[in-house]
Order: sequence, then C-alpha cells, then structure tokens
Amino acid sequence: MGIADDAVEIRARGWRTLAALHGIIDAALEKDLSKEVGLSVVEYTLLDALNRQDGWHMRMAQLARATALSPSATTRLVTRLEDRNLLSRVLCADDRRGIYTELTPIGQDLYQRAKPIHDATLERVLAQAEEQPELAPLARILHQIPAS
Amino acid sequence: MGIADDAVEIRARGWRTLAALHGIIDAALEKDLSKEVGLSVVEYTLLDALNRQDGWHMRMAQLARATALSPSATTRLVTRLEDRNLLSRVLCADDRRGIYTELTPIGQDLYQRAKPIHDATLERVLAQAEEQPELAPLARILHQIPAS
DNA sequence: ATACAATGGTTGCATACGCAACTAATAAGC
DNA sequence: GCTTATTAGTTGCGTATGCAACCATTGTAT
Repeated sequence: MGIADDAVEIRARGWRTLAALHGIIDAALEKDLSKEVGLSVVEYTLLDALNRQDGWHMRMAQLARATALSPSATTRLVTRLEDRNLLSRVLCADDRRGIYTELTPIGQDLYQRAKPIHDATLERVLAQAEEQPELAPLARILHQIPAS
Repeated sequence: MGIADDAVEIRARGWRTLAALHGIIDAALEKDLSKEVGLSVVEYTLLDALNRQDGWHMRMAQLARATALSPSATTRLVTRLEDRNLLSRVLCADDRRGIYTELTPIGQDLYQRAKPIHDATLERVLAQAEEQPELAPLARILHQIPAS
C-alpha cells in the first residue's frame, strides 16, 4: 500500500470521525433542546442564524443555506415556526418575490432561553468527546478555529 | 465579554463549521453515490463497515452504531439492502436473538465499484473546502487524524 | 407593449427517520 | 423449575426531508 493509498484511507477515516462526532453532538442537542424548550436542532439553528442578523433581513434562500436544507424544507420549517408565533414572514417591498423573516418577541424570548441549554450541552458533549481517543483529535480542534 | 463567554462563542462557531462541512461532504457523496451506483450515504456506510469486518460478524446494534442510526432505521436499512441482494441476514447460532449480516458477492462487487467513487468525491470536496477560509482549518485536520 | 427567460418560494408525492409499543429469546431470582 | 427482568430486533405511526413540478414576480429582448 503506497502513500497515495494511505492518504485515501486517512481521508476516509477522517470523514468517519467527522460524521461520528457530528452525530453525537446533533443527537445530544436534539434531545436536550427538544426536552427543555421544544425545539429541534434545525429550528434552533434557524433562530440562531436570524438572531445573529439582528433577527431580521434574511431571505428564504439564506436561511436554507444557514440550515443546510433544501428550499422546500426551509419553507416548511419557517411555516412551523410561524405557526408557533416565533417568527413572521415579511414581504419584501422592492422585490415582491422575496420574503424576509422577523423574530417575534416570543421567538426572541425562546431563543434567549434556548441558547444556554444549547451552549451547555455543546460544552458537555465536547468534553466527553475529548475523552475518547477516536474523537479527541477532532473535538479539540473545535476550540481553535479562528473567527473569519 | 469575558474569556468564558468567548469560549462559548468559539465552541458554537466550531460546531457550526463542523455541521457545515458535514453537510457539504454528505450532500456531495449522496449525489455522486446515488448517481453512479444507486447507493445513499448510509447505505454505503453500512457496506463499508461490513467490508472492514471481512463482510461478516456484525450484529444489528453494531451496524446501528456504525451508521449513527436508530435500531428501527437499521432494521429497515438492512431490509432494503437485503431486498437488493446486497447482503443477507444470518441467524446467530449461539444466541438466537442475534442476527449477523453477510455481504453477498453482488454486495461485495457493488462496494468495490462504489469505493473509488466515494474516495474521489471525498478528495474533491475536501480540496474545495480547503479553499474556503471558514472551512479550511477544519478540512485540513481530516488529513491529520492518527489511526487509533 | 408583448413575449420569453430567469429568479424566489411553494406544493404533491414518495421515502427515510425516530419514538414507543411490541415479540422472541436469554438470563436471573427464588 | 417457574416467574420475572433484560436484551435483540421488528413494526405502527407521525413527522421531516428532497425532488420535481408549479405559480408569481422580475428582468430582457424584440
């Protein structure tokens, strides 16, 4: 087995590690957020993305990108949150095809309650991951990614 | 904002980066594997896990762990692959609750055809990710995770 | 002006998923 | 030995997803 073959296997193993760590974090967040504030991970991700944009001025396509979801799934996700009065659709004045979303006070409040849960779970799960030899190298990196 | 708060935000950003990279790789693999050999990513992951175990001697629970899937999803995944004659269920002799899975020749053949696709896509996508400032730090790490 | 292309979101439909309840087989308690 | 608990895997059911087809609005060309 030559160097090139090794590289392929190392990449594959790296990808398996990434997928495993992702699955662990995702499952833990899903469980805790769902239990404590009734939000799924994607729902939290959307609220979080909106919040980092001052709760305003994100179009459907941007939300789709932020959540790594298809356009159709994004439509339904926004509809679900709108039905719970966490956000509202706002028609775009200059381009009436576009739709902005706005966090409602209820949505902002729920996000403020969800964020500590999210952050605490993330810290706990990452600490656990750093104890596992397979995951540790990757888990440690997450603390060292520079702002960009 | 103190050091502790910074750590929280850095973790959160690291998690977003991890999720983003995972989504990109997963989507690319999904697309290429589906197109070229008619396999989804989880289906490939299962065949790959089986193959690394000599195509034998993995119980349902192990497969569930390898694919990060629930028991029920694992049952249906194995059923799908069994219906396509890629693997077969084998009752465990000593513990008749347990079920082993065995790759069929067809399954082995399909895996051998799928692996180059998988590896090439992974290499391509990771190379692209290394060009993006947001993803580069994490993408580069995947080449450096030691065997364990 | 009118037709035609391109863009932004939404819906019909089929599929995969997780949870909880279930069955079958083994292990433990007395 | 018989009852109870535990473990392994499967099924019913509701929900989230992606794809492709669709509608509405905007831009472009003649």
